[in-house]
Amino acid sequence: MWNNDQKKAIKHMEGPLLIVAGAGSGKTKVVTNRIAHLIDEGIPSTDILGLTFTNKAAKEMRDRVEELTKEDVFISTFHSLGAKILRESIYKIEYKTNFSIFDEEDSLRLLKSCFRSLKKEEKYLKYVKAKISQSKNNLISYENINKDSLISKKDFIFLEIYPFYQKKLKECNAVDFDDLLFLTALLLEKKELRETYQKRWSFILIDEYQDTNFSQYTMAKILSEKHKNIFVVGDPDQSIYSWRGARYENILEFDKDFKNCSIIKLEQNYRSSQNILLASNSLIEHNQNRYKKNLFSYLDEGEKVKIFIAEDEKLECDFVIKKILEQDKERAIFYRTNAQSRIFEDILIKKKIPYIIYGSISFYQRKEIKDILAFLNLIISDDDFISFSRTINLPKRGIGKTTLLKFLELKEKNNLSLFSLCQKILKEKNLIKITKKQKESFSEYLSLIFRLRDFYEKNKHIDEIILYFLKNSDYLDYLKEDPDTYEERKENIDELIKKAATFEGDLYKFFEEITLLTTNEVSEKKYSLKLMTIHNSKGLEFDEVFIVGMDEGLFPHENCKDEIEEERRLCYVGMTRAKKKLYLTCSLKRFLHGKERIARPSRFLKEISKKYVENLSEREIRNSFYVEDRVFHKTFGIGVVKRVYNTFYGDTYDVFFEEENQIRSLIAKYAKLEKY
DNA sequence: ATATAACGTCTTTTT
DNA sequence: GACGTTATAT
Ligand SMILES: Nc1ncnc2c1ncn2[C@@H]1O[C@H](COP(=O)(O)OP(=O)(O)OP(=O)(O)O)[C@@H](O)[C@H]1O
Repeated sequence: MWNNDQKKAIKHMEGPLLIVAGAGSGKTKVVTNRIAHLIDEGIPSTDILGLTFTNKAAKEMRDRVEELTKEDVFISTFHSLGAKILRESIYKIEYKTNFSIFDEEDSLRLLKSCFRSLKKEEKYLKYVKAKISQSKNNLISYENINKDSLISKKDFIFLEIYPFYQKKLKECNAVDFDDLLFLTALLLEKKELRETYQKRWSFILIDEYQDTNFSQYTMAKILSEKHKNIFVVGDPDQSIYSWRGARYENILEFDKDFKNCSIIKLEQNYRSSQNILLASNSLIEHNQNRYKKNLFSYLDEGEKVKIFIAEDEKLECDFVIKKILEQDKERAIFYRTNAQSRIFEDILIKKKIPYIIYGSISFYQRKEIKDILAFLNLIISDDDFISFSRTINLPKRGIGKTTLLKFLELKEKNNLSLFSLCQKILKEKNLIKITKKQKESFSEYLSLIFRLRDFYEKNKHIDEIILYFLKNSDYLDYLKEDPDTYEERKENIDELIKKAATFEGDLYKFFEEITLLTTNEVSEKKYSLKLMTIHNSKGLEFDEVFIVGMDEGLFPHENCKDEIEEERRLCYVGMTRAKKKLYLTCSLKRFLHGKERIARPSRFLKEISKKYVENLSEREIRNSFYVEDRVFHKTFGIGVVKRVYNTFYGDTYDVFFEEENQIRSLIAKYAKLEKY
């Protein structure tokens, strides 16, 4: 059943191998089976390292390998691998090995407090955050920044904040997501460690290689430098993470890094019907910057790709739901942005159709969960300002921004740990200006933390610590203040307790797992309908796929105008997930910033070759104006489109201008008409 | 100095 | 339509 190229890849033993292959050609399947083959050939499973980009992909591969071989192979994300290496060796760069991992929210809070401490304008927060992340992804530490190119005001702020932020992270005994790669790569550059880890895994396999960024690339390169048994698979057309530093060039330059590598191409698609595959190919061919591929399928022709142009969002949604109700199948709805899931959720709940959402806010990012974890974190950490500032005012104790800032300044001056300072404040009088009430509740808070610590000394069962916390604090009462959400939050807390009760490992491990695990497999039951962003759909496949919200401006997204090819790749990824049926929908009106606005079909709909498409709506697939659209022209004023037709010059409109009371013919390319 | 209510603002995508 | 910021009351 394998084709020859697949066979060659699976049987490959030593030396570097690159597989470049299109969607649905069996890349992931080949990686999995090659691992099984290595084990069959007598390679110890502990010598093998498999790397993926999402926890879900890692778990899936682990499960499939276990099915095939009954062995437990270390398959993880780059980030989890980083966490593992850092736990063992981070002390070499003066961190403690029991560090905690800050998620996106925590690091943003910390960065914000850095801005406040250094009195910087917070409007640059986002810029600096991106800049720090970018630097770490490119393995540039704050000592090594090339200052010459940084001349703007926001860059000066970045220059000041980056080292400060890094120092504060260390003070909190924490690393952020980017550090998991950045610090790991730095560690691996140290000779003695490098040699240790190079011996640890003698066969390395990487899936979705087109999405490696520089730090991941460096990790992979160093780890396999000695034995050169590196096996990577990827598809440049599916590179969709350039915004977080991914370079698909890594795949094209693989043969430079690993001389004499073997290269295998897989060109047969085993997933999609002819129509779906050819439609997808016809779209991706619009990318200029790309190597041509010859991807084919022997599967049935199947149905044409269905395009539906709805008059408004509600009708778009109704269309999808109606199709879903027709029969029970393995289905998914994809969208460009998380916010788009809302309308669908509303209807699905109303119609009692079971569904599951991937991504967006994961279980562990919910407020109530993070609050409790922050309290627990204070048991084992003495200087985590983020957990402290998160919990100090829960429930409200009248300690806000200003007091916290003063607190921080005092801490800086006295060079004390957080809790030493707390005790000092309670003992000595006029250290800090606080009211009697504030002081009382502050003391209450501290005593809660110390009681938790005492309890932890005697009892390390995480579920029991949480129960003890709930019993001894007013946290639940605080949640009851919002009765609408209380029930749900309480249920989530119960879920957390359940998780804690069955968890094997200490509190540190518990935190690590929870921070790195963004998806909660808790609810992974047999839901046939799945909702997710297209980014989240990578690597998956479904019988029927709906890609919704295909409006110009939403997909391709307004903010990605200069990354149009990546948007197109994203669309390609989404389309190629479908096995049997593919629906692409858009709406002519869309709610944006609280107002309903006119929207137009995405250019991608137009770019797909008509041969493979069936339009289910009355409307033509056009991403310009329709008859009766109101438009604005800067000389002629406001008008109404009366006729749309094609001339030698392309799309042409007859527009009736109110002011002049006459019709003018305008050529789309030249007349700069705007929607009005 | 904090808590709350009203106001204005701008939305990508993830580990 | 969520979010953060600012004005106002406490
Ligand atoms: N030789 C084969 N015979 C039959 N089915 C196959 C064969 N190879 C792969 N497949 C099937 O094709 C589908 C796609 O495989 P897989 O997910 O591994 O592809 P992929 O290249 O990783 O896809 P993508 O890059 O689009 O995520 C799977 O359902 C797989 O079982």
